[in-house]
Amino acid sequence: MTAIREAALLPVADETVCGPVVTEVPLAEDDALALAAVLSALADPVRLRLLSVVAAQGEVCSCHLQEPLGRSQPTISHHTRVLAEAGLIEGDKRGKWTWWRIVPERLSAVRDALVVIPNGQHGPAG
Amino acid sequence: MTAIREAALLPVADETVCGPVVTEVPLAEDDALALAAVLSALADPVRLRLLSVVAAQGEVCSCHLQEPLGRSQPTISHHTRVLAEAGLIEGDKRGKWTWWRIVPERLSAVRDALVVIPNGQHGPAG
DNA sequence: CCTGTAGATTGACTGTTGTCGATGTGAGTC
DNA sequence: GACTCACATCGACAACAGTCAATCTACAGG
Repeated sequence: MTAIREAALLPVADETVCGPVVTEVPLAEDDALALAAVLSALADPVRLRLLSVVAAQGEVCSCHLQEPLGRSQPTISHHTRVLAEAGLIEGDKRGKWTWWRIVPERLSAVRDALVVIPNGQHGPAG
Repeated sequence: MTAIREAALLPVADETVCGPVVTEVPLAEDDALALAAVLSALADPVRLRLLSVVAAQGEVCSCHLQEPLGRSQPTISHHTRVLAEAGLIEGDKRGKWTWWRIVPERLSAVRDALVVIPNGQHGPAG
């Protein structure tokens, strides 16, 4: 999963002609798909709140998610599955319960992949 | 849009009882919704590649997106609209064409909102 | 004005996703 | 071994999102 960036100093298009500049796409299709997949896992309010609980608690079993998130047991199970498949959380079966914890590197990777411009700075060429 | 984090040292749940710990959700529902909205805008491969083109070129008019992204004109228009409504790009109508550019602060805000654990570190309690 | 063009909007279609009730599964418990 | 409990899976349904053909809008140039 490479960064969106990759090139940053290509010729800026003309203001009057707007001809066929045949721009190449810095982000490859495969990388875009992979990144979009993780972002899709993140792009749900229930899952974001779920993540926030897991992050805050360090470790949470599924039974402790149902009530604070106000969703049914199958729905919670669905969301943990989505997050786990995206590599954002990891489940640990201990005894009767499944304990979930954040995979911090994964979230870092997402953040890094979103670095289009180094920390808020921007400048096409000038 | 606050960070997912917010608390990080709450009592870790017991391993045997798993009682009603009544976890509070650090991320408020409104914040989760707002963050999810921006992430939804990002969670599409075509839009990610579109962003990468805009970021690389500095400024791009819509007509230069259609071909490299392999999508029809209405589809490109749809995607630019989604990104613009999420505040991730800004459009500038100059003459016949609309020129798009990144709103870097917005992307930075998303990255910042995803800081659950300070840069890859983690540790529930010890 | 009339025409050509950039691109926004509409409408329709399809595939995907969030949700829950019902049911299955597999590990503890008596 | 039967029961219980935590969780996964299934089936169904409604809402949403990506796509394009067709159409509308607005601007530029004659």
